[in-house]
Amino acid sequence: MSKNDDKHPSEGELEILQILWDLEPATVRDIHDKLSQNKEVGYTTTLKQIQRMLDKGLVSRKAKGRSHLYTAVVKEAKVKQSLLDRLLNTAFKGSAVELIQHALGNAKPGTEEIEELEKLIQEKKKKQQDDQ
Amino acid sequence: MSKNDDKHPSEGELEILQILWDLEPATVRDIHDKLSQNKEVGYTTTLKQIQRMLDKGLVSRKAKGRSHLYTAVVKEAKVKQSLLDRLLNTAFKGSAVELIQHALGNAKPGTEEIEELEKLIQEKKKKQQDDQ
DNA sequence: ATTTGTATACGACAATTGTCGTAAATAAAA
DNA sequence: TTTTATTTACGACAATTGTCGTATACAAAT
Repeated sequence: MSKNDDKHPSEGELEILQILWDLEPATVRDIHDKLSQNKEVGYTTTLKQIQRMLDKGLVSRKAKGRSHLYTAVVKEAKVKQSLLDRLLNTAFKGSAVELIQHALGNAKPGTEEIEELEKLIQEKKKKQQDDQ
Repeated sequence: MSKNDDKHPSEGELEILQILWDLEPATVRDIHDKLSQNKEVGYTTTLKQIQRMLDKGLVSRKAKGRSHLYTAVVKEAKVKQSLLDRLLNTAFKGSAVELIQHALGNAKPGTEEIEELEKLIQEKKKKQQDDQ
């Protein structure tokens, strides 16, 4: 029933979504300023990108004086999950464990993070046993 | 010194690389047959895709009778790592742990897999402690 | 030798994406 | 009120990608 075969946001769109999830509701100016901290890009480029995202329904907006306030329509968790799933399937043949091994390969988690991971694994273990 | 800011393979290229890593060296026919198991696509489409990958240096080939045998130039681990890194940075702000939580969220690892993960975490823990 | 089947090479096209430039509207400042 | 700055709306363009169709070449079968 739920159509989750929506297309994935492009790289550039994702950058903007990232920012929106943090700042929303935000003006194009807000977004562009934030974006400019990381890379050089013209204001109209950002604007155009956002307008296209509006067309696609990735974001919505409401007027605010002479400008607009934008809000992400697509939800952060959903998008992340979907990107992750795609990577999982295209690159790791669906093996979450393999993906995790790679992800952990380079990472240097701190003590708390390691504890979180341990907790996570324990939960999985439990669930797995209950499933038997 | 090492230029790893090569562009990422596209979705379609990745599918082909996936197959190559399994079958190489393989002919276009081989690749196309495998590809066709998952989605409907014309032979010349696959051919063209592979030719473009040849141009870009993603694959190499050598003649084999009237046809060619293709081999992936880019290495599986490198590509996966690089895709993972991108996802990590664009979507998870570099937090491997957050990514893993998401990855594990849906997954239902079996007993052995869980054990593997536990082992992995233990290693990380150890390394982390040594680092102190 | 003629026909038939494969492979390759090319060219074309539409959609998407990232990138701007320009024009028009309007608010703010002078 | 004239100028200046800020926003938005559009349109344009090149590169990339996925998709084929056609043309050529050549080996295999008839």
